[in-house]
Amino acid sequence: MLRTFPVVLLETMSHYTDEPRFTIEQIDLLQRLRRTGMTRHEILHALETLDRLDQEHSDKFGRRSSYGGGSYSNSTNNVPASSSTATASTQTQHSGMSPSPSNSYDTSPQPCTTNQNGRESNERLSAFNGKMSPTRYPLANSLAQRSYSFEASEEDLDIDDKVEELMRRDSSVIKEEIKAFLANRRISQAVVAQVTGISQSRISHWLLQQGSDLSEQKKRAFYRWYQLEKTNPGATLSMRPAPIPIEEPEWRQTPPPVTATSGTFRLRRGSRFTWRKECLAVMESYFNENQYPDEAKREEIANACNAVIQKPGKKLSDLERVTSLKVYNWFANRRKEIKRRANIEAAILESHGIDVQSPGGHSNSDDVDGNDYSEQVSLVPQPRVPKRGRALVTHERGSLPRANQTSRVLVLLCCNCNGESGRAQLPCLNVLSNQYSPTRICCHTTGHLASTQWGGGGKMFRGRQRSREGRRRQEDLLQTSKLHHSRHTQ
Amino acid sequence: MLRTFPVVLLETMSHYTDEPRFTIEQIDLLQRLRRTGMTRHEILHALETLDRLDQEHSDKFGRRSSYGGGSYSNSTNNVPASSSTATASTQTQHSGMSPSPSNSYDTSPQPCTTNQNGRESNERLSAFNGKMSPTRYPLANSLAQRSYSFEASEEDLDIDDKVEELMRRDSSVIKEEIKAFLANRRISQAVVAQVTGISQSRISHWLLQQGSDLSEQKKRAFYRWYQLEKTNPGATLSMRPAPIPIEEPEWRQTPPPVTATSGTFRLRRGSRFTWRKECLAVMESYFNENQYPDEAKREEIANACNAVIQKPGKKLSDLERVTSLKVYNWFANRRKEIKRRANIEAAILESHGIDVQSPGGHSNSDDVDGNDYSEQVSLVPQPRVPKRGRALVTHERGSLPRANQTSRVLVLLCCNCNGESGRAQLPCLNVLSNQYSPTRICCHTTGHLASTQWGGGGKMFRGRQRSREGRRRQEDLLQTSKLHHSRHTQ
DNA sequence: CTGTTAGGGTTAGGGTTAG
DNA sequence: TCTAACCCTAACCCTAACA
Repeated sequence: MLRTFPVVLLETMSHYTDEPRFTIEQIDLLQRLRRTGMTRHEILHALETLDRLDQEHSDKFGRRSSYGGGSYSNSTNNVPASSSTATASTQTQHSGMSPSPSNSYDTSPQPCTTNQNGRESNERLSAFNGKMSPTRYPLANSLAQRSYSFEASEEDLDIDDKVEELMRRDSSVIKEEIKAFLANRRISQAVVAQVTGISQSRISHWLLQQGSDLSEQKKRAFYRWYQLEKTNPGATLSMRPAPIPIEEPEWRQTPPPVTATSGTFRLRRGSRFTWRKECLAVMESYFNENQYPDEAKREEIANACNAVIQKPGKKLSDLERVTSLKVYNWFANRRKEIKRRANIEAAILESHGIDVQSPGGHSNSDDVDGNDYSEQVSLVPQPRVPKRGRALVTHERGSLPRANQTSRVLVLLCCNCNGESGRAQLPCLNVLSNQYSPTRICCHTTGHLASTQWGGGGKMFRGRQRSREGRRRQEDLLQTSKLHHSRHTQ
Repeated sequence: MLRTFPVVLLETMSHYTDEPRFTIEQIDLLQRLRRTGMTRHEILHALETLDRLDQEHSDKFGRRSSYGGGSYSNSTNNVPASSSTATASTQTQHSGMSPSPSNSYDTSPQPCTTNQNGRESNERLSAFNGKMSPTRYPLANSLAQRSYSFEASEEDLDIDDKVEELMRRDSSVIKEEIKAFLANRRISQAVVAQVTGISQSRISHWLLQQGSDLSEQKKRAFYRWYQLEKTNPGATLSMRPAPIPIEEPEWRQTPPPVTATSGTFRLRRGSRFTWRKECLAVMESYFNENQYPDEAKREEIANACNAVIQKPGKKLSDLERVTSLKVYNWFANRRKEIKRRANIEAAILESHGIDVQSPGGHSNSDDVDGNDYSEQVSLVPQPRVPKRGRALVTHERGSLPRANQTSRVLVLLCCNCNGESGRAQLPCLNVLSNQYSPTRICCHTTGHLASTQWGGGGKMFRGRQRSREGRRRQEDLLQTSKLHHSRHTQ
């Protein structure tokens, strides 16, 4: 069915062939279509009929009206237009499905009530979208297309107008607007990138107001996407990463069955890989040598590990086999771990008035506002790492430690918690002993994951705002945090 | 063969009969023994010879004579001792038997150079010890045994003396010492519990200086274990976690101490929260719906629970109040519980030749080389699910009948361990009565407890793991990081 | 601009501690 | 003994900085 729709388009758009991409509009339409409750079969049938009719009438009316004239599926494509209406009809259907509507943990809408409509349907459709995903915005063709095959519908017109309007406005303002939009709606740049065809990297760069502006074409595409998404929430984002929708409930329900069947294995919810000590030894040595192995090196390491654990007769199973990706993850986690520990330690020392000079300095000053911290934060590359392979030296690229406010916060925590006695610090240490940075700790201790940036409930701050807000937040949460620790049981 | 060893002991320890338990270590050793390729017959023969030699030598060499001196009438089991001494003589015999004597990674002595003396012999004997050391402390029998069959070796004497000395010292100090010891050596209480026969819970309690002191007997057993382990690293714990030995110089070295040494501290003081039936019912229903509620959902659940237990006039105390964090923990623990049970069940079925697909999927790695289990393990994916009807009947709390499951497991382990008698199963039961999943059990039995939280590494069952390599990223609709796919050199 | 990837975050599996 | 609460960490996600 995925293809059926394009077919319609292709008839008139030959150039579309080589790039089976779909525009956001298309996706949007398809989504709504489905939302109406039509089955694939029905849709197909409808399309065929449509197609036929189209040929017959194409000369007469180019309009969709003719489409609609087909009079099949009642609710269907008045599509672009009323997302609200379309959904409304289906809303009821789902509402009853489960006592608790959106429980698929991540799809679940955040407290934020934005776009309530369409939300649910997304869940159901996600699978569908997943397949569709080659949903890139055919930048090059977008312009041509629209002025071309489609008659502008009311909405289309609106969007176009709006896009143009945006184009005329001050982009810096719009950027902020968009940033806020993305943040509120929790739309990742990556998703936008996929949909618009602009690289995430570029988007990020642009939104940050840095460097050159986007090309007109790209900007238009972006704005267009923005408008569409704003007008029709969820239309273009059916493929958000998180949506572990559908079979969610089942899959783990009965531990075993699923696994085999549905290769669908989302997230890390399966069994977990565990490093063998032999491998760890190998990796450790490599790590000492260089904390930032490139792909080739990782591959080498992976092979080394496999060689070690390889048993004569047997072959390593996929699960056992060490891959470069695993190696990559390990190194990344390892670096973080080290850094974390270093920060903790530094924090402790500081809390005792011992000023820790952090070697690697840097400070990417990512705190927007206050720099109260920035200075001290100066980062602490790993005080302890040094002796080993002298790791930091190696980084080729952006090796400098970034946001280090962490350590600062830690101090804060310690101080607040209690402070002085050797013992007293422990609680803090414990709190910090996991990977969570202070921010997270707060989240964790308070609402537990409550504020996870993407998955959880609360909204988070992204990018730069995070630092400021985050900090304040931390303090607040700190209170509860303490509570939690000192007597979570009362 | 499993029985052979016990037999040796039984000869002299009649009262031992009723408690034919085996320590994990024993099991481990036995397993390894088998792995070396020795046949049961060979092993038996070797043991006999050993036994004979032992007797011969014991008379000649006065080392133990002291033992025989009858000065130990008081307490003790020479059991542990025996292993070390006896070995000496037989060393040669076994030396050739297994290619790699003590290298079974966990027995391998850590860098820790403590107790240099006795090291030599230990090293030479390690292999033997490794195998023999059924160093469990037959608590109940300790007294009698000791004065009885084996002659005490020098070491034994030392140990006894030391134990007595410890008994005289301030226990609180010793506790700290032991805590540090455990932390540094990363020996989990669970292991100690297994080896000493004292429950982990009791150990924990005692180490925390809480409540009453240990009974003299237990304390002695504990001290004795402590001494032995200190003197002869690995002697009692062939399953130490991380091989963090050598090159673990800095980073791991230090960090842990901070947290560990200073005492793993958790301010988990106060009375413990207990779920009310009503709440459990509520949660259960939510759980059936979705095992992974997000924060919002958890909050909802928490509220639902509170609503249920809320009493008209009163307000819920902090202790009573259900929070999303509590809900979170419950769900997490619940999932694990289910998985554990599923694994157990699978293990049982397997032990009966019923091929089962690993439920939750165990982790990859397993023990070093052992494949003892792997045999039973099949790689064939198969929706296990032994008719859920049987066990999964919903219970109040743990929907899965615990006892039932457990007892079944016994079968499995017992097959491997030794056997038949009802009593014989106990060890297994113990192992399983924990939250440990079969995986963990394997670790125990194979001797690597390596994956304990301390070390990080970890080995588990290696059995059938479903290959879901591909699934990993396939879900990744966005593929934001081509990182894993593309190969960029440098 | 785009492709990588460092480093901040997070989730959830495996395991442990302690009330 | 049972299990709530917590730790550790593999595998991801995300943004942004580099090349």
